[in-house]
Amino acid sequence: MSSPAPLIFWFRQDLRLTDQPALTAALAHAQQTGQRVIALYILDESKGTRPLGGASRWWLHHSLTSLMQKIPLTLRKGPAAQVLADVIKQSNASGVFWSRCYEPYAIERDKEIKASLTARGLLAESFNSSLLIEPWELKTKTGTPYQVFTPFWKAARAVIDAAPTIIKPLPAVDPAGLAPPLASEQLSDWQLLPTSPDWAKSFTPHWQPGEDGARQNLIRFLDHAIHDYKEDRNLPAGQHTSRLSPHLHFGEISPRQIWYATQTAITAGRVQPDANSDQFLAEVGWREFSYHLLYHFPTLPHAPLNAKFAAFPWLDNAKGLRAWQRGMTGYPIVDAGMRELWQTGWMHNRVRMIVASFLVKDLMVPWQQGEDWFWDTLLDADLASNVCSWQWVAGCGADAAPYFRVFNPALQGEKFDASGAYIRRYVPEIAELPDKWIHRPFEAPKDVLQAAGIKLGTTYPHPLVDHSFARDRALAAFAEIKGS
DNA sequence: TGAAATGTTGGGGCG
DNA sequence: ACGCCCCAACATTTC
Repeated sequence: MSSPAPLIFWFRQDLRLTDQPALTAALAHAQQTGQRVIALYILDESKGTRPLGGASRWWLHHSLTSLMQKIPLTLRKGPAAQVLADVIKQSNASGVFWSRCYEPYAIERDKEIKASLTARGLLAESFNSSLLIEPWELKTKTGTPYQVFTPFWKAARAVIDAAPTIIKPLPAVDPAGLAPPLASEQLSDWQLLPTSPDWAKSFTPHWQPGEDGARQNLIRFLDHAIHDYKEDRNLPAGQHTSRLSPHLHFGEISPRQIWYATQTAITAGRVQPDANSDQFLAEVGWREFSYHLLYHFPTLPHAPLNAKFAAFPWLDNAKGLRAWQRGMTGYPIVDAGMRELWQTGWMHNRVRMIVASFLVKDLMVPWQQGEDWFWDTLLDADLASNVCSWQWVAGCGADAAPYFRVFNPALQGEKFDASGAYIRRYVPEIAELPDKWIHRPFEAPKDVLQAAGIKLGTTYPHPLVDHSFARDRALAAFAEIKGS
């Protein structure tokens, strides 16, 4: 007699076992019917998807490794629909459970998969695992999607505060209900890790991919940095942020867990319910807002939300783009940020705004090219957040920074890295400059440069462009499209 | 989740 | 003593 048909749980951007509604439901359903659950991860880089960036591949490798230490996991590579069909055939499975993704191509693919499974009489169930509120659940009074953060967040908080149970995380699943893996591909065969050169070696001390690392970052943040978060989150030199972004992207932790842990710390008196905790929750809110926007405006990854920007006179500036990517623009705060990104797979958010403003406004490079670079190099590369943030900086997005709001890199550096500690860490060739000149070596007197062992144009680049000139140029370009 | 230009005010130097 | 000017310091406007 054959054993009952198993269910398949399809892991995607939800690589965790706690607060896992889809897996919890699959296991509960299986238990009732005497089934077991096959845990499956599919590496789907087929046409139509956006292939993972290099940094994301590194993270995925380690996150899957961490998950496989806890549960049996079957690995397969290929177009998801085809892989699922194969696995269903092999295992005689009676259904598939998964957590929703919201990238336009994922929505389209998953819809087809669901329809096809259902048509064949199989169970196909999807769940919300990664958002506090589904993108279609919030609408303005006139029934349109929100395009401004503040009212969006006000409405979202009202929903959350009125129904505290929606942020109550589920307990960890019991892996006993999981089936042994089917014939699985080897993770090492996927070659997710870089070799020759191993440019990810320097990532290791900064990150612990997987559910345990995510929890540790959250606990550490709630114990320390949250107390002065509102102001200190702007300082890139210290550890003033949660560093949860890659964990969130891969679903190693859910926003519900973050929210609940914060509320619990407040109730216990370990955290004050003040502007600092509100600011932290609002940052979670920006992620929700990005998903809301991406869902309702699926062209966002390619096209400016503000149609006027279609006519913006971007420059074909390959040389500038390359210097920016390598952290060789001659503006210390920009170069420090780009090198932090390269070395650690992450960049402080204040600095992300500065480098993005520099690329888009000072160099007039199309924001899509910056978005591409971030997609490839960020461990937390996330379509919704990345695209919305780039459009925000470029001035063409929702609730965007006005185009004429141009960051002055030297002033931003002086304001948020007054002691130059961040610059000296990532741009060591100018470390000997005194604080007064560390953010503007191009204005330092000759003898100061010499004493610091700097020869501009040799040991550190001249500025790629003069900021004051670039600012005027950007404003003129903006004026061109303003009336269009 | 700006910066620069322009306007206003008031203290102090100085004839 | 008074008016004039300079210029921080701060506020407002503009991009």
